[in-house]
Amino acid sequence: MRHSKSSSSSSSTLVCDNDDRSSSAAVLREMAREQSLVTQLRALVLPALQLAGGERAQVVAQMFDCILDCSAKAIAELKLLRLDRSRADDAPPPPPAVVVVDDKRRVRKIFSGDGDNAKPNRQQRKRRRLADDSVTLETPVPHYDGHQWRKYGQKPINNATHPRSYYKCTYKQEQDCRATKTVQQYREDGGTDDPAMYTVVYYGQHTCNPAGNDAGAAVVKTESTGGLSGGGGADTDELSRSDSQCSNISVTCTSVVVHPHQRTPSIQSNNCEQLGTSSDLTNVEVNTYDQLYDVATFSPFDLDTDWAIDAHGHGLLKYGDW
DNA sequence: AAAATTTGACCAAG
DNA sequence: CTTGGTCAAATTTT
Repeated sequence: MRHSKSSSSSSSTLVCDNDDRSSSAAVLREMAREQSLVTQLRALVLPALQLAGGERAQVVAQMFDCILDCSAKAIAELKLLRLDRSRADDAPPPPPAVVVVDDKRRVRKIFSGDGDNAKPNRQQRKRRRLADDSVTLETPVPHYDGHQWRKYGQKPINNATHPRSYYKCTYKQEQDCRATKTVQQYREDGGTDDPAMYTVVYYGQHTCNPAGNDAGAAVVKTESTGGLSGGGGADTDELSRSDSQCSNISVTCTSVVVHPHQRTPSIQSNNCEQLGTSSDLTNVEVNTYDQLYDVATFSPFDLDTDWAIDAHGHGLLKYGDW
């Protein structure tokens, strides 16, 4: 292999795997397309099954969820692999981190390096947000994603009319599940044709197994949509019966656009064609049918509400073009 | 009483 | 200094 660019720079890491990168980008695109198609199929098939009645709809819904969950995980793994690879190209691996709890100030500090002169590591504290892949979706129903979340913060955001709410997985403590998400309303409720819309960003993969907890799977707490600060809100406990191998109704890919948010800071534009391949990924679309997908997911137990949403004209929303 | 949310403070990144 | 992410005490809800 050779440098594809003969420049004054002698960074040998750039030789790397342009081929690998572009082929994995292609794989990602195909998988994203597959997800989109499955989602579309689901939105078509489930309503018909539900109208026909019978338990088959539930089984089919679970199977769809499993398929979508599998491909979502595969996509996430692939993206992580790509991310790891680009990191390995840029920087030596960091020394192992040590988490220390400062009891006095009740602040958790993350230290790195070898014991003696260990200092709080600035970069590590926000590393997850900046570097991890995230999945961004836009949906009128930000809370129906099949996972249980606990709100841990809310912040007003610059130039935004609505605050951003921060959630972590309910099972973070028990099962060390690192998944978090943020929810922020970006559009006012303009009536039935124009529902309030939210941007939901998921960080990290769920490693929890809600079925292992007595609460059962997939109970989602909602907030009142009039504002993100509402206390309480309606539960959707009925959703929690799902005992297949895919015990959690994993529909986190409710919709729209994946923004990998992966930053490879040291790869600048002068760093050859890699930019082309990596930017391929920054707008991989995954699921483009958010509202219908949401409706289909939850309609088995709440037909009135969900079909009302559908009847109000939320058809298939397509973002971008394939 | 337990669980969940709110809220202000702390801290890292830019 | 400003902004946004996280923590945990205080408060509210269940």
